[in-house]
Amino acid sequence: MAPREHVHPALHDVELVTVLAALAEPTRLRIVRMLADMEERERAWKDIDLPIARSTLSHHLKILRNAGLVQSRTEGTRCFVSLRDKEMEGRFPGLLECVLACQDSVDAPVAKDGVRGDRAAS
Amino acid sequence: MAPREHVHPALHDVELVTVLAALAEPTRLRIVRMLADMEERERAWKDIDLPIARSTLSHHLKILRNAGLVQSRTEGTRCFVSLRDKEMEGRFPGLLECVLACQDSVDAPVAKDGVRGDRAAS
DNA sequence: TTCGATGTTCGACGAACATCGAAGTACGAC
DNA sequence: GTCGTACTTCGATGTTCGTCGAACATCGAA
Repeated sequence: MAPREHVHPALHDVELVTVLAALAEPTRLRIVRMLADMEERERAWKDIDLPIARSTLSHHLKILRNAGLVQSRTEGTRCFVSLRDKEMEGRFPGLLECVLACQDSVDAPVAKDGVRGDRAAS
Repeated sequence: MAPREHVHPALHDVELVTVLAALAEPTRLRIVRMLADMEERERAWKDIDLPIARSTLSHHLKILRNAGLVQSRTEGTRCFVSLRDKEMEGRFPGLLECVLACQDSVDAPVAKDGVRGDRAAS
């Protein structure tokens, strides 16, 4: 089904646990990182190249969409995916930002300390 | 089995996905919040009062421990749980802080169940 | 030593999840 | 119209997860 238009939740309806669960899966986290690491901030569905079936990709994107993390724009039969980072920043300040900043593995070079100082929750 | 001593992972061995998965469960997130909302930063196992079986609580604490989020100290047959927030800040800067800061939104005031808002566009 | 209290581990269960291929639907092109 | 492309949904399958009660291990006290 080439979707007419996807449904995107209002961010204030999205719960924190939903977002965390969406991010807590390697493939999905990879998709989010991929979307964040682009200048264009928009990626053609077709060009999302991962070693999974297309139906599986569709499934993961739906979960990310329901978590408010990504949005899909339809153009003809194609669709383009992008991060809702600005809105996420409004709803869960700092969350996406620091998840993306976190180097996932031991081999990663240590980021300069004091990266985060912008938010005061103390 | 009252454990002699618990095993805690070195934080640089902990992956981001593990932490997110640990936090992506209501009960566990509640435990983490509970631990964060204390002055003493340490809670007696016995005093963790949740509507779940003790074996389930033990299970959740193990997951939180493996994710590097909490640590358990043994004193005789009792044990005390506390957050590893300082270390987490070093490993995943800002993460725990902003997860704790995030209001889980609509359900914040009263926890009377039944309020499931799927609808958007309020 | 025996007993009681405290947590942990062990099955076991149903629910939820990740995955796939196949079928379906919408659109553009011909 | 028919055909092909693009994505989604369906159905099936195997795995992981949250939950419980029961059994177990460890310690302090009687």
